[in-house]
Amino acid sequence: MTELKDYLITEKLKKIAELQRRLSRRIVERPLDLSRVKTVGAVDVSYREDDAVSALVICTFPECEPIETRTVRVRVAFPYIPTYFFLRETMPVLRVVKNADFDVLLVEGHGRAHPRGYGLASHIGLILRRPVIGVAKRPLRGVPENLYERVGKAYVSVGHLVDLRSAVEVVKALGEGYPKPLRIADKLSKVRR
DNA sequence: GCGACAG
DNA sequence: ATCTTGTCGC
Repeated sequence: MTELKDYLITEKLKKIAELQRRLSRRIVERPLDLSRVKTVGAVDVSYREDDAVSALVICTFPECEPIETRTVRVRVAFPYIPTYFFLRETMPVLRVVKNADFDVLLVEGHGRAHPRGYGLASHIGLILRRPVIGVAKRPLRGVPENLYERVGKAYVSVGHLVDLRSAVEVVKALGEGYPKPLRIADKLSKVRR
């Protein structure tokens, strides 16, 4: 019985993997004019059982002074499966960034630095049609090294509407260790948990 | 059976 | 990510 279930899940994931490969071709990589970036948003999500608490922090750029924060609690429907992370966090992220204003968004997770070139950060960028940068604490196994760059303790990759060079410039401007806006969002999401 | 990978 | 005591290191 559980074998049938596992089989169906495997088949479904194959379809989703194909979707990721198809959508990855729509990702746009281009330089971002940093002189026109005035604000940067950062999202992170924490959990309490099946409730996700997503936090958004919007800071000035490059000073990184917080000018707005929000949190929202969302029921999550998917488990965490490596390389299918976007299934779990897309909804929480979209809910908290809805109607928010920022010039570029930092998402906790990979963008193109993914086996199929399409992680959470790319998915969010494609949906929002705004510049998004993927930032993760560790690289995913088997991903070509040219798809990401380490900046301090962060692994940066293209989400959408930005190229790797610009993405790296943005993250470098946000502090030494891990990008400050993401650290704030992480803390906030956990406090609201 | 082995190996193990965003959060 | 989250669960969790003490413990190693900057």
